[in-house]
Amino acid sequence: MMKIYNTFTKTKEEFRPINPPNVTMYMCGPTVYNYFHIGNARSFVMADIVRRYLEFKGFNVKFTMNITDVDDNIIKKSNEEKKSTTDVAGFYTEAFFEDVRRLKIKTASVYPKATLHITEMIEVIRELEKKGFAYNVNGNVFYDVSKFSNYGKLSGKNTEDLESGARVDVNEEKKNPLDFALWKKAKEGEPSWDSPWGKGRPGWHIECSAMSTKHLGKSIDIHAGGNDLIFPHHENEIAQSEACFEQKFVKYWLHFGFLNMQNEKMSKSLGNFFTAREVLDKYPAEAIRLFFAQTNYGGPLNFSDELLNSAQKGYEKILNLADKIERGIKLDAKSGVIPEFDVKKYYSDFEKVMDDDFNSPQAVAVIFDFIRAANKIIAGNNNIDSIFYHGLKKFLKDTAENVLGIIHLDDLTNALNSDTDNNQIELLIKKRDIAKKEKNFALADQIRAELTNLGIILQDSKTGTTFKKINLK
RNA sequence: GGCGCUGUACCCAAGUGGCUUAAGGGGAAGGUCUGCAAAACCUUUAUUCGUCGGUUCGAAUCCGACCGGCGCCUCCA
Repeated sequence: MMKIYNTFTKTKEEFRPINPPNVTMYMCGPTVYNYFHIGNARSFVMADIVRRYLEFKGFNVKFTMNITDVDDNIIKKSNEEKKSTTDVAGFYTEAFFEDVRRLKIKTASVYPKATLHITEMIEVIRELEKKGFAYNVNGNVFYDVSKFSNYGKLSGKNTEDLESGARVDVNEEKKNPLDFALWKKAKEGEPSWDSPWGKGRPGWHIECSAMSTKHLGKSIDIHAGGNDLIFPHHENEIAQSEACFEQKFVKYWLHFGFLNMQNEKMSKSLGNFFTAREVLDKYPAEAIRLFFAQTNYGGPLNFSDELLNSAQKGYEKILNLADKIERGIKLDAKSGVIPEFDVKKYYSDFEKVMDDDFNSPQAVAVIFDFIRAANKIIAGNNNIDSIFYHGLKKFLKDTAENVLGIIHLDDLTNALNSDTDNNQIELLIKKRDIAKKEKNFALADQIRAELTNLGIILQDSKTGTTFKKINLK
């Protein structure tokens, strides 16, 4: 039985999708006015792990991530850079896809763009207006929060408290300070579209209601995003969708904790962030993903080089085993010994912990338990049959690679097999072996040092010398 | 002010009533192997879970108070 923590009910619930084996999942994506930062990356990666685990469980997941390509920040940026909003959005959309690819996040089923769904948004707003949930003031259309009785249920707020909060914007046109914009009247020089209320552009929240419905249906299984979207964004989405379509919008709400810098939320407005691409230039994606996966998705997580380095060491530990597995397979020893090894147990442990609200830290622990056990067997046996290595590889592929994305075995295979300089390395190793036999250790060490400088680490063992490459990306 | 999260070893972190006198990663120390390394393997590194009380046969886990850190209530993953 799979359990999932639902922000709406604040409890872990059994996961039962509306239409099994299909699962509909919507994740709030980027507003494309800048490169996304490593804190955003945490949410994207953890959503990716959730999606991949659902697929591991045999669900057919339709995963949608929106791209907000019209909003205040994009307009601001386009003015600053003296470019069109289309150019700004286009540029950062491409950058987004590039970073997602580098983070080895699986491509979504659809990436709907706000500007391509204006018609759908207008339809939802018209319906809301017809039903009395929206009002038009001089071309600005607002949602009337007082008409929606469940307002505040997701975020645990009540309208009285919110109204008494001093920080809500005072806007003369709104009936109530909590009301939010569905449609914004066009200002000079801003991108705009024709609508029943005149030229304008959509408010922020309406795109998710419209696009989620269009691509996934009126009721969806999972809606995910960062903690900071609970209020007001997701609250407003519920108000819009449920008022418009008169059915439950989302069955399970999933929210991700923040990535902190020295215990402070990393955010664009505070300026205390690193872009995902900066971090990807320093660490392999697998190490970054391992760093994220080692903590529960819902809580806070501090970011620092020290912590990333420690994750990278962990990743290298996985690589070391993977490397041995590749070599074992390459040797292809038939009719060698087949050691006792209960791979099934690791599968069931992995599944058990991931079933419990995607407990990736424990899943990682299972992987490392597996690694220790496998290493022990490899160290203790000569002439192991290649069938054993194939079993190990399959497990790592199914769990560490396909679900967590903390290793990519094919990259390793390719590096091992297709690199043209491998022959030269082998030649140097032979030279060094001869030097060692002649007790010419000075020469042997010199050869090793040269290779080390090239990122090639030699490993002597009873069966001969092997090498591995570091900084494999 | 309202709502919510959080405090576990040197660092990160899981565990939320008995299976745990606390997983996993990093770090550190000793050992096996080795010409020396590296990797791997073995051993050690929290009788203790912010503090003080309480409930219970039994608590890191439940309750209360207190202390500390953070977030949301305004754009933000």
